Amino acid sequence: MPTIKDVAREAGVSIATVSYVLNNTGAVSEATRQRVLDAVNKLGYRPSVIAKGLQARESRMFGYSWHPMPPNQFNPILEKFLHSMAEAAARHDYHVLTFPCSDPVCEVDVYRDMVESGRVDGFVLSNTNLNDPRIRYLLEAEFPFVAFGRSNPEWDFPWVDVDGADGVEQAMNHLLELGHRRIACLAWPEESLTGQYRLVGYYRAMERAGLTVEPGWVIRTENYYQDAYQAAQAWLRLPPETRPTAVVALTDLMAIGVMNAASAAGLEVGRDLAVVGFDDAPITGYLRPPLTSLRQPIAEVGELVVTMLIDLVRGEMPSPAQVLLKPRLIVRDSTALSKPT
Amino acid sequence: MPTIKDVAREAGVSIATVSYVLNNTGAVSEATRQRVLDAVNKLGYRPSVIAKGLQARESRMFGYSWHPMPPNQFNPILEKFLHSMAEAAARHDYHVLTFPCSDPVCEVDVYRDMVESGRVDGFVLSNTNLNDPRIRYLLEAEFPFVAFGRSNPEWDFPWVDVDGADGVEQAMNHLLELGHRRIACLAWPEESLTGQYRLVGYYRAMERAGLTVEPGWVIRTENYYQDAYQAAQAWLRLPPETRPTAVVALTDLMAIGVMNAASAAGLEVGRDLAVVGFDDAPITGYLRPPLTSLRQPIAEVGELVVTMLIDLVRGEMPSPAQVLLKPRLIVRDSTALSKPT
DNA sequence: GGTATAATTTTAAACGTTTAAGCTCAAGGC
DNA sequence: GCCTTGAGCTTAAACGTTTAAAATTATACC
Repeated sequence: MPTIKDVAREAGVSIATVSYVLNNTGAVSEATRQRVLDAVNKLGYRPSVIAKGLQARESRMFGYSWHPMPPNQFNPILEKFLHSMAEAAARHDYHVLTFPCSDPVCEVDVYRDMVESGRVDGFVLSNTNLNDPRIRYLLEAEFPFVAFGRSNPEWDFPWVDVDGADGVEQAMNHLLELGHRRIACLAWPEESLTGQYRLVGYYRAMERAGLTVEPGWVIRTENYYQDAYQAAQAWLRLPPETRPTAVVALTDLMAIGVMNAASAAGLEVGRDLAVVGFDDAPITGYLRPPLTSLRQPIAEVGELVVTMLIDLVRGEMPSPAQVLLKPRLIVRDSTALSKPT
Repeated sequence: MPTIKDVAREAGVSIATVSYVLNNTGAVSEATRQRVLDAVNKLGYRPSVIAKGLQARESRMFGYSWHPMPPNQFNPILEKFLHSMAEAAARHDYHVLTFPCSDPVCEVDVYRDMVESGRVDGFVLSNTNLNDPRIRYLLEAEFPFVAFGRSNPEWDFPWVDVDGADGVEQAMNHLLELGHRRIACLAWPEESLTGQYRLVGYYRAMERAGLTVEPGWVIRTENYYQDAYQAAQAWLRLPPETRPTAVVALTDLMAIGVMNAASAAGLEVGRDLAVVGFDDAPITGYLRPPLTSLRQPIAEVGELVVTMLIDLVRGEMPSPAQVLLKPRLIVRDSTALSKPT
């Protein structure tokens, strides 16, 4: 691998001149400039990003970590998110470092390691929650990061999030327009901030429609198929006058559990029971019936998060520092054909 | 951020001594050693990986790139693969850099960039094919890489692959044991090496069972739902004596297309038509009926690929340099209940 | 006590960049 | 002709490590 010294020798100039030419800094005569450029081409020289990094005290890398899904669960956003981040980063000569984080106990230690060893210049966080220890640490360390997701309101940090409340409200309005009045919601445990936001949309829509939420309509479970399946069974056991005709589930996986439970109970999903999911996983369109779901603008989130982070490492607060994007309801047969009674 | 100089000053020694202590190289008295360690702790010092990298002429990063899936297709392996790679890498103080590669035309340029700028010490390739330009370039540049997947037989390079032929053969044997005799295969275009390997398993099993492959039983399509759907329709139009009672599809997505087409035609998948997929995507267990599929040992592949790459960057050829792992057939109701007639 | 040897520590160069500061020289003004 | 100016270029230090080689100190042996 040729170094800047080789280029300098080849062009008959000092290494400083080569550097000035390559960075378009400093005054260099056109003749010298050409000689340097020719030498660069002849030798196929590329500056070492490591050496540049040492000099500039930066790594030009952003760290991103995620919790692996339990078996039999899919991560509907990872691929798109990673790809859009990597693309946006590459446009500014940054790269994305993916690091593992299996054990939540030592999670912060892993982040600290990255920070203190200078591995990365910033982080992208996802799957944030209230009192997120990573955010607490990074804020305290004053280390640049942007989160996909919100956290404690009293913490001031840059984030991008998808408006779950608005999304669920869109789904609810769609169901209400179809004539549904008894609508259930399959939610997440109270600890989940994202789950809380989404649930807000449910309550808001019900209230606006002047409907009361009957006991049992909101069931909170973990994001497991089996839990969703059982929740649906519980709804189907309700007396006809309070039995839901539609369900909004906070994930596609949970929606699938509901669909399968309903089918197994002899109902025709889409006609007898409307179901809405969340995430619009690639699979949703191929389910029977195809599942209405809320699509998050993941590519946009990835792009935004990275451009904001680039602002941040340059020392400027991104503006706006908090961005709330709207999901889009993709209507399919799991709701479109429903006829509530 | 404290540097080695700060530690040296704090401990009252030279920076060389600090380095010797930290790397357990060179002879240092126990007393000095303790003083250095105390200083390290007191200051919270962590060596800069960039500076180390410059000195050692290495980045301790491995590059990995993948082609994003078209919309409505899922990548069943990315998450696990990335995670197992990152874990294995981290155990040896390496990290995984994910970089984007949207445009296949300039794909090699992106790899070359990474190589020449010293961004990475090696690559993990996936989705390899015959005459893969990346492999051609990396071999010529003598740059370390390990592939998940095979390529031209005359190219000698380290790879790990999942034995698709064996996998399909497992599926076929399972179907044959159930009594199926008219078995179709939904394959990939001829250009796909992986597709070819998998198809070999089909022909091998048919031959071993003494069955002739009727015209029309093997259909090659791209990995699209719609193509699979239409292929299934074509099979169902065949006269009863050659109409397949079972289908092996080369991906879960294609299997889903077949299942849905069969259902739409009034058949009960699992009873009237057995279907097998490939990849065992997380969704398979939740389909109706749950889909029998071939599970690739992705975590093992990721781990292996990285440990082999680490051997390689150390200058040793990994041994063995080519590893063929067997997939595992996960039997579910899409075949288990079939009663061929 | 002096010397050879071993143990410990330091010095200094190197890795490949950037960049502040200094040097050289031609041009222009007086 | 001398001084100033500025363009063009070089020198050298710095970034934070590692490590060969030199220097120092301690130990052992006679």
